[in-house]
Parts: sequence; structure tokens; C-alpha cells
Amino acid sequence: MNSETFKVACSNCNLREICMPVGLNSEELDKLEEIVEKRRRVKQGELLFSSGDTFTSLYAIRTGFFKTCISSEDGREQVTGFQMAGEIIGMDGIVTDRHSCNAVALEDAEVCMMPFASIEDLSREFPVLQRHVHKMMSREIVRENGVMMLLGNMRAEERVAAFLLNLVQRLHARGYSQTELTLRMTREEIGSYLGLKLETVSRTFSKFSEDGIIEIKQRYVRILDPEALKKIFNPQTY
Amino acid sequence: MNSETFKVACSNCNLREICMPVGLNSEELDKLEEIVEKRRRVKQGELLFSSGDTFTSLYAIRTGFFKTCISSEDGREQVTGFQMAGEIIGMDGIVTDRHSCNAVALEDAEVCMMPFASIEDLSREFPVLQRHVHKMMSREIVRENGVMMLLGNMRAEERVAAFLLNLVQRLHARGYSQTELTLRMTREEIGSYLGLKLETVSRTFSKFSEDGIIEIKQRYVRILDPEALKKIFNPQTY
DNA sequence: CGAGTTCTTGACAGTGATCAAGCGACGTGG
DNA sequence: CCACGTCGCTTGATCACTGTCAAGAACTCG
Repeated sequence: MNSETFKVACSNCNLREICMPVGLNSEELDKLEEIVEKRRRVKQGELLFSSGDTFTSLYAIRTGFFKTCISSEDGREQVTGFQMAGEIIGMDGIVTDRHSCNAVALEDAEVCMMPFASIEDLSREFPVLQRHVHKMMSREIVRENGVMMLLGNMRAEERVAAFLLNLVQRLHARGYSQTELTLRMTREEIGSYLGLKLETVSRTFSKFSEDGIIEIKQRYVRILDPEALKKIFNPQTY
Repeated sequence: MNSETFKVACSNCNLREICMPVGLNSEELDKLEEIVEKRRRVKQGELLFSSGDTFTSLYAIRTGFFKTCISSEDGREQVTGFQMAGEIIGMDGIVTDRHSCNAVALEDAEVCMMPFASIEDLSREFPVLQRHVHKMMSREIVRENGVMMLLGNMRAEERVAAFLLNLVQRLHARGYSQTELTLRMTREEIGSYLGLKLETVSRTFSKFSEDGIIEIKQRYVRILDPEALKKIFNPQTY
């Protein structure tokens, strides 16, 4: 195991607004720090958890970037999401007490471990935390509904446009640029998430670039014309 | 509003094993009946709730069959799931206090309304109920992961095979035949769920029929060779 | 610096979409 | 009870989008 552990303090974490402690008062925050028992570092390429692992904790991402993916029995891989700082992963494990997907760090990362039993104990005590947990899970359900719309109804250009807009919007909410980003995943991983082959992703990026909508060099992306992207994502509205 | 309301008793409901009250003792069951405050009938074609409606309750399906679907702004529809007796719908509404999808009855149905505030109150009191609610939501997340695999990686025949196997398996768990079923949805709705056009669904059914794998006449389906279906769904394993 | 990975681009192929026509089932009203 | 209209389903012909295969370029990292 290449991961180390750390002591923790939610109260001075700069992700307070995005992560768990939304709306908690200081007493509640103290309690929350009890459940975030330790941190764990995960190096790029390493697994935070994998399919079949016993489920014990949810993980709040402090730094870094993850993908979650499932494999079918015949070896096909489907990326089910990309997660960044402030987001919570591991909720797939609750149903069966075992994780059903792999979580892979796409860059060196640090996560806060939150034993689920403690979350349940504490959320029985604090309705505001209980509500927060329910919202987190519901948000994930709704996100996946949106992905189903992408995969079921959209063409390649629409999927890629939606992907870029979603990424940059989430990064912006974390204080990063609204127009520039660095992709942390390969074309193949993007393709897997979007139900496309890596060549199609690459070609679509090239086309957007030729059309002056984005500037792209390897993992670096600059969005030159966000309105054009939105128009591609949501054609009829315009 | 074409729906009526009824008094309720979980304790003698024949869906006890599948629905909410799993593992509750009789005292807890009494409490549960308090939260299932009333039933509601929904006629075929009617909406149980629609996108934008204020979220107040989860609904346990007592009888009948539903689809849930979302529409993009430009009018494209994506069916996100089909739900049958014993299953719970409405969890999409928790995040934003508004539903983000439509729930349409595909046959006359009856649902038990469970105000979410009561569920939260009671699950603070009863850890077993709390756990059950968490599992329900996690199960939905995992289900959607599986749909993403279908939509992202599978070919038309594999999707249709997976769809039939999933339906018949859920029906069997409810005491119905393992080999016969009546589809409650149109080819178009199946196609929307599977990311295919209705013609492709129809052609795939016809092909399965020619190959002697199923017998199909309109909405009636008989599975003649379940192993062949499984082989199509999961090619490499064989 | 070099090996391996990732990305781009081209040529071609195939799956499923689109368009179109006709059939069959079902429900309603005469 | 039958006729008719509507909706859903099937099937054929053709097309387009994306996948596949291949080669080479660019980048990364030890």
C-alpha cells in the first residue's frame, strides 16, 4: 500500500463549501472531524478502491482527480465518472457492502476517509448532515441520468461539447479559470466515459479547434467560444 | 387529478420482502405505516410526478408499471428506467427539492406515498430503516452504472438481450414466469432506454425470433433459449 | 536520450439511423 | 357487432456517423 495517513481538520479545509460540512455549525463541525478519521494519499495510477473490495468508507477528495470505472465480465471498461476536489466517492459500495467499481487516481491525490458507519451514526444525530448525505446520493443519481441522455441521444460533437462545458464549470466553481483547463485523463478515458472511441474524441477536438471554438494542445484546452460549445451541446435552443 | 387516495397497511402487503420494510420488527413496521400516509392511483398514461414538481415524497409502487424519463431542452427524450411493483421512485427529487424527471404510468398503477420528511425522521430513530434508505439510493446509482455500460459499450443485440434478461429476472423475483412476459412499453420506449431507434429494437426482436431465441408477438414475449440470450449479452464469457 | 505511451490523421467498413410503405391490433362509435 | 381510424409494429432500401485499422508524430518519463 503506497498511501500514507494524516490527521485532519474540516474546519479549516478550503473545500468546506463544496464538501460535507455544508451548513454545519461549529459543534457539528467538531463532530464531523471525528468521523473524518484520517487522510490517505493515492499516487497517480493507483487505486483508491476496486470492484469487490469491502465497503467501509466514503471518501472526500481533498486534492487530485479520479476516475471511476466498471468492467464487464468480458473485459470492456466503462468510465462512469470523473471526480475532483470536494467531491465524494464510494457510494456505489453501500448496497452490497462491496464496491462495484474501481476508483483510480488520475493524478496524485489526497482523500479524507469517512467510515460510513460513523456517517450514519452522526447523521442520526444531526438532521442537517442526514439531509446532506441524502442530497449527495440524489445528486449522483441525477448526474447519471444526464449521462444517460448524453449516451442515448447525443452525437459525438454534442457529447464532447457537454463534457468540456461540464468540466470547466466544475473547475470554475473551485476557483479555476472559466476558459482554460488541463485534462487529467487520456482521450481513451474521455471516449470511454462518452461512449466514443479515442479516435473520435481526438477528431472532434481537432474539428472544434479548426472551427475556432477551442484551442487544444495535448492535455491543455482553452475555450475560445463558449457560446458555440453551448450551441453544439443544445442545438434547438438557439 | 385522476387519482384517488387510500388507507394503508404495510404489515399485510405482499411486497414486504421487496419494498421498504425489510428487516423491520413489528414495532418498526407500525411506525412505517405511519409514514406511508396514503395511496394514490395513477391511470395508464398519467404522470405520477413531472420534472419541476416540488419534491415531497418517495413513492413505493404497489401495482402497475412506470417509466421515468428526462427531456433535453431541445425536446429529445431519454427513458432513464422502468419500475415495477415493490420498487421506489422519486429519489431524483431530493437534491434540489424538485423532481428532475417525469414518472409516467405505463399501466394503471397504485403507489404508496411516503413523505420524505417522515422517512428522514423515522430513519433517525431506526438505524435499520436508515440503512435501507441508503441502500435503495446506492442500488439506483449502481443500476445506472450498468446502464452506462450498456449505452457506452454494447451493440444493439447485446443491449436488447440485457434488457430482456433484466426484465424477466425482476419479474421472476416477484413470482412471475422466468420465460414469459408481457412488455408494458412500446418499442420506442425500449429504444429510448437502450439508446436505439424503435426500428432497431423491432429488427433485433425479429432476429432473435428467427434465431429461435425468443418467441415474440407484439407485447408478448417468450424466452425459448435463455442461455443464448446470456451468451449474446456477455459474449466473452462463453 | 530512448522506449513506451498518447495523440493525430487517413482510408475504409459496418452498425444502426433515416426514410418510406404497408400491415396488424386495438378501441371507439355508429 | 362491425367499420373505421389511430397507433404501434415490421420490413426494406439507403445513408451517415462512428468504428476499425494503420501509420506516423509528439510527448513523457525514467
